[in-house]
Parts: sequence; C-alpha cells; structure tokens
Amino acid sequence: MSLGIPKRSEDYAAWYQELVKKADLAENSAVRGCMVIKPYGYSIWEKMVEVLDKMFKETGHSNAYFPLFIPKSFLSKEADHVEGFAKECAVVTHYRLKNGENGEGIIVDPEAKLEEELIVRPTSETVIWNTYKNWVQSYRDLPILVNQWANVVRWEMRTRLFLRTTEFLWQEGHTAHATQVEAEAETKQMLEVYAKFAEDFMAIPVLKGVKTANERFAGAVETYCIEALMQDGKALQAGTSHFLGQNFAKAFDVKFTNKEGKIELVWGTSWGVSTRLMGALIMAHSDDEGLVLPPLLAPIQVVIVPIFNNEEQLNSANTYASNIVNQLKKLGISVKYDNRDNLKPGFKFADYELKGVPVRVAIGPRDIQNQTVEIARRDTKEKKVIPLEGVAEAIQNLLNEIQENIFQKALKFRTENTREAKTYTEFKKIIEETEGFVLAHWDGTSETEKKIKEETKATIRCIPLNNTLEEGVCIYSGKKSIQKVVFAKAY
RNA sequence: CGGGGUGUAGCGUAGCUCGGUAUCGCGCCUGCUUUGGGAGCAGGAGGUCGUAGGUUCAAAUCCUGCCACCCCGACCA
Repeated sequence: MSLGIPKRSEDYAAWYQELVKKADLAENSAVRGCMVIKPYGYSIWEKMVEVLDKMFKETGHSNAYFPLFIPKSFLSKEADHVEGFAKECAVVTHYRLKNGENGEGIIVDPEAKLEEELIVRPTSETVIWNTYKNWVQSYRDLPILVNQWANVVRWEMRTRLFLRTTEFLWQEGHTAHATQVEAEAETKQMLEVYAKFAEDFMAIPVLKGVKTANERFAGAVETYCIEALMQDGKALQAGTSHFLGQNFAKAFDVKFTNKEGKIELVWGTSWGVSTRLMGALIMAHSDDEGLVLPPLLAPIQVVIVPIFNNEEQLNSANTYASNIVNQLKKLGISVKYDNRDNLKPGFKFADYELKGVPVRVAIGPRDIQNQTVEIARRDTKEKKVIPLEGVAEAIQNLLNEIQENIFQKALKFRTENTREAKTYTEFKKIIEETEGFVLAHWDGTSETEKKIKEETKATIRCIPLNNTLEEGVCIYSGKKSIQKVVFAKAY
C-alpha cells in the first residue's frame, strides 16, 4: 500500500522513523533535536506515567519538583559528574532581550548578562543534594524518598525520535539514607520495579544487571540497569538505578548525627526512566503493518467499527454497539466506537492496525441478524466471529491473552538472539552477522572492553545479576575470567 | 562536530543537466453513488519552490552563505 510504512527487513531505521510519524506518536519540531509528542503518543506516555507513579508511591516515595536551572558552580562539585555531563549542557547566559538598534530585530541584551550562568538540568543530582543538605540533620530525617517527573536537556550530537532527543521527559528518583545497606537495597528495589514494569506492562523481557566502569553513570559507585533487545538485534538500556555511595553527600556536605551522636555522611541513590521507553515499546513489538501495543498500555484497547449500507443500518449498528460499549466500560476496558460515515471500514481497519489498537470489533448487518460480532486481534491478525452473548468477557480474556502473547513472542525472540561466543573470531562473526546479545568471558578490565568496542562496536551491556560464576578465559585477552558477561551493539 | 544525501501545496513527488513563472498522485471542499480489508465519478480550493543574498531582461533551475531533516562516524539514557 502506498500509505504504508517501509518494511523492517529493508530499512529498519526508516521503518521506525515512519512508524513514529504515521502512527501519530511524535514529529520533529522547529527546534533541532527536539520533538513534539502528539496526543496519541502522549497518551501512551501518560499510561506509563500512571503505572510507574503508582509503583513509586507503593514503595514509599513522594513526588516533588526541583528547578529546571542549576547554577554552574553546582555541577562542578562532583568531579566525575561534571566530566560526564559538561559536554552536553545548554547554558543560560542572559535574562533579557531587546530590539536591535540597526533594525536587525530582537537581540540578546548584552547588559543583561547573568552573574552566574545557569545550566539547564541534564539531571538533577546537584541541585537536589544541595537542597537535601538543609533537610538532613539527624538520622530521624532519613530516609528521604523523593521522585520528580520532569524534562531534562542533553545537547546530543545526533538525535532520534524518542530514543535520543535533546529534551526529553523522565522521572528521576533521588533518595538519601543513613546506611550503605539501606541505600543499596533501595537501588536494587527500584531496579526490580523497573523490571516488573517492563515485563508486566510493556511486555518486554529485560536483563537485570550491573554496568561496567565504562558504562557507569557519572558520579555513581555502581549503576544497575535493565537491558532490552530490539527487533533489529540492538540492545536498548531501558532504565537505570544508581547507588551513589557518599559521593554527592561529600560534594554537597550532607551529613547527619547518628544514634550514637556521631556525624556521618548520607548515602544516596538515583534512578530513572524516560520517554526512551516509548522507543523501546515501538521497537520491541511492532510489525510492518504498524504499532503493536500491549493492552495494558494501549490508550484505546478496543475499537468498534460498524459496517452499514444505509442510514437505517447505521442506526441499528449504533444501538448494537452502544450495548457492547457499555459492557466493556463496566469492565474498565477503554473502547472507541468509530462510526464516521466518510471512511470505509477497510480504511479504518488499516488505520487502527497502524495505531496498534489490540482488539478490533466489527459489526455489520449479518452480525446484527445473527447476534454475533467479528473480533480481530492486532498481535496475530486472527479474526473470528463470536456470539454477542458474553462478548465483553471474551474480549477481556482476549486482552489478557494478547498481553501475555506479545511478551512470550518478545521473550522467544530474545532467547533465539542470545548466543554464546567461545572465541573472539566467533564473537565478531555473531556481532557482524546476526547481532543480538552475546555471552562471552571477559577479563574484567576497561582496556579490553574498550578494545572490543573499537574493533566491533559492541559494548558490555551488563553483568547479569545472579550471574553464575564459572572460570574461563577472556575471548579477547586470553586472561583469566570468572564469568560471562553480555555484549551487544546498543542504541 | 566531520563525510554523504535531501528540502517544490497537509503528505509523497516531477521539473533542475540545457533559466521563460510549477507536474502528477494522495489528502482537503461540494455533489451523487458507495461501505464485511485502504471506494468511484464529476466539479473545486490550495504553492513566498527551506531561507538570505548574488548573477540575469527573466531563477525552482546557475553561484554563495545560512537553517532543518535523513544516513554513516565520534558522544550519550
């Protein structure tokens, strides 16, 4: 079809790009690297926010809001942190515009220069720890369990809708604790929350693991992550949770008096997921006909399309449909009845497939005659006619089945695309020919990881949690290795 | 930021080599017929040719700068 999108097998990048636009998720904006998230795309993000926010609250966190601007001096207080972010910061230098004297239009008023320049937050650790300093005196003030939903800016060289944009939306949790044990437990707890969200709601299987020093968050002691595999064989980091140790407490002088009356530094964590999850969702499940959305995150779970030849038939379809709509709404299912008369059913079918609506119900004169409906599922494209009696329950079951099926499908894909390499030759062959996850022995050094990255573009995505320790030799250096780690080319 | 490509109506495009005021399809508007997998016919509206300069009697077309987007690198969630 001319209205369709490119095939994944022919041009994966173009497929993704076109899908995002044609499915009305987002478009490029007048500002380089920044996107406009359109209502349909945003409603998916809202679903994600709703679920995650509930999970954060259930684990004891509260939302707060910290400023968009960070004094330049804050960023430089933690040495690794500033080094990690300095290259991609937007900086505010002036606070006023004026009309140019030579009719060149509006210009920056040179007299309105800021005393101290402000950084547009690339992440908020610094401004938050500067605030926490005032919040903490006693062990009784701890823990602080705060999350914020915000936008951040990272001046990227190359952007891709949802996957990497200059400005993006995310949540960042920032917690402060009295003990290392507690902070480490928090870090892992939030990793579990992310993994659960990815698997149970997004229907994307993820590897939980820890990052190597190279891939660690700037300023963290340890970075944990969930890694997902996309359909083109590339890995996508879908969420991160950082154990910050006492690094930010040291940098911002955040101390407390413990039960014994001794003064100690606070332990910290931070954790986040972003609109990048939208990219993961799209790339994990969708096909050449368009989006495939997991029912639990689909803004419209069921669409009902009437088929009619005249106004009389339309009227009876309206009546027939409103009964079904009411039943579905009672079960908490989001449903849209599309009885626009200027579009043919076939067009609507294709359009809702493009938008990834999990279940489509078609009702026509024959159905009304026979007291049936035709239901079609987006994930497998199967259609069948079922009785009107009990239709809502049948659809509810089908939604559950689709949610499970797309997860299993993604899991099967990942299993089939996870391979083991015993030698470097074998490793290079896999990375070049099939991509996917590659398990291989590694000597634990940054030098080896960097060499492998230079030669193959593959990086260590993570060292899986609960990895089985087994002696071996590093595929690159031949040195002793204690475990296999996960390599892949990454987004 | 380096290399390559693209920019013409809401979307996709032809025209550019060889300068003469813009082609086609989809969509949009009106009417009639249609509607179980992307409807048909008839009529109609819509364009500072990305942008700013330059060359010329005349620029979508030739020249220069700038901007945006895409692909490939370096950086990153």
